[in-house]
Amino acid sequence: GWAGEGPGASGKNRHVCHAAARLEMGSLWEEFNRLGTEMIVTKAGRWEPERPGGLQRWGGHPLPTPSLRRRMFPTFQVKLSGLDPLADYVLLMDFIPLDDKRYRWGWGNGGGGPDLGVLSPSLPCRYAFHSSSWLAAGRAEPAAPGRVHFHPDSPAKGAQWMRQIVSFDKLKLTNNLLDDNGHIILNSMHRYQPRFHVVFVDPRHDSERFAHQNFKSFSFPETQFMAVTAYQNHRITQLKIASNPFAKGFRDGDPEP
Amino acid sequence: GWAGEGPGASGKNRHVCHAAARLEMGSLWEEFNRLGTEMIVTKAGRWEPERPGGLQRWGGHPLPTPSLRRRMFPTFQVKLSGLDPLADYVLLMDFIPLDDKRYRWGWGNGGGGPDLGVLSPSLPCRYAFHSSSWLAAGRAEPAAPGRVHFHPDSPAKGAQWMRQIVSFDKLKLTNNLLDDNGHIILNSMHRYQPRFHVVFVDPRHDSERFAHQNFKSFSFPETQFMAVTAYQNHRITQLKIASNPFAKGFRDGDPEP
DNA sequence: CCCTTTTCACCTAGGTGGTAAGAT
DNA sequence: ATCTTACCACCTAGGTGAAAAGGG
Repeated sequence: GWAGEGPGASGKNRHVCHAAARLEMGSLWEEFNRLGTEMIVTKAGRWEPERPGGLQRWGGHPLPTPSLRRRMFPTFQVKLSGLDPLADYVLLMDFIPLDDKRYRWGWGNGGGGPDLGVLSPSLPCRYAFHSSSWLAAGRAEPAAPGRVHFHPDSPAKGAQWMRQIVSFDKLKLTNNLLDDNGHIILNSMHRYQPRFHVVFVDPRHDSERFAHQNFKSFSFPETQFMAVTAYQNHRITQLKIASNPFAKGFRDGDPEP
Repeated sequence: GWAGEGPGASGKNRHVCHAAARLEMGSLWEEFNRLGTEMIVTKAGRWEPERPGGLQRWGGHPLPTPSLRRRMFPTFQVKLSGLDPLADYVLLMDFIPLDDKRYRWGWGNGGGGPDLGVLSPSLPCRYAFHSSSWLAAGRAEPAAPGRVHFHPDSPAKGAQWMRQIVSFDKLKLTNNLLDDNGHIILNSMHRYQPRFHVVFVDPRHDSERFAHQNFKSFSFPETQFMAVTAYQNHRITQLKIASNPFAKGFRDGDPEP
């Protein structure tokens, strides 16, 4: 549903104070969230394929460093309303740690010693599969550089943003702290909350003075996830295979189309 | 090389008067031009594939009407210089008829009557293959609606445009007069000259008054072509197959990589 | 007859999780 | 023992000309 109000809309510029965002594919997000959403993060770029004659550009663009870094699935996409059709806006996303813990997936006690892992109070015990579950396993790694992802159509008029669903399908995740492709850097085995920001492009000369009034932020709790380098919860794997068209090769039968 | 000056740079706004454009892949364009470049134009959209559950959007964007309409090959791409790095520019292309004739590909005289076809004076006789060649065959069809193609990154700063090669690889050609996808409409069997325009986005309130000063146009003669629905000159077909990566499936041996 | 449209196999390009090997 | 990486088969998505079919 429509949701996500930032910390009080008071004092906001009139160009953003009525902005609203509805999360798309909400039921799919909730289905994942009930199991404990996991998102793959990877480090390596795609192995540079053999280029005839050492060709490094094609179609006029430098060949993008082919990247195996992963998209999010489900894709974060919203339907916007309440923008000024004629004003310019920038849309962007960032990711904030949900807590200061790192996690592990297991049985709680791997061997002889006392069980140091505990289910985080913020993690419902349903985030489990058979006898395995997510267990807190110490303090979080130092936060990775807090990158943001600008929607590639930014800036654009409010009318353009409201015309159709806005999709962040170009957003990619990595665990490479030295990533130089502008991707979002996350720590594996840590939990994150995606955030979405609508920023009014203020044409006033001293617009910096009003920066705090010119944006509005949205947070959808059902989109929180655990960053992993390989899926841990087998139910998550199966739901990804069932719902992501690119994973169709791993489907067995012909259930719900 | 650097080329294409419009009709006199005098009276141009200082933001465009020093603009210069170098055609990329010039030797490939010239190789095609020596044979008489042909570009495919098509009418139909791609047959709408079966969508599970009637899905009409994916990744948040409405599924683009899948289109079989064809790109240009070679791709029109230029390297820009002389722009104001901090000013905004719009880049666009259009296509102007090279003459008022329609053409046919053949032997000049198909049967008993007198040969009405003549090689156009503007068509070098080398635009021929074996005994076939391009022959003028009457007056041109009424010109199709004169559409323009805006580079999708428009508008952007001069610095952005000059940073790397600007490619019009998204540009598509059609012979469908009723096309509603914004593609470039051309008449088959007619000759065209692509034009490239750099437009300074004038921030002045009464910028319309200066519209004629705020753009600069470039025309590269080696990019002229005949619009066709199927290739006529077999040498053109072979050069397309040899140089377009998407046609690799039709290559025979392993010549010049 | 000449031109156009449709359909097809074969590519490029790149997004999936599986799997086995590697790292700590 | 647990987490990470590299490589793979198998998909989606769509850009090619060939060849056959259609149309005036």
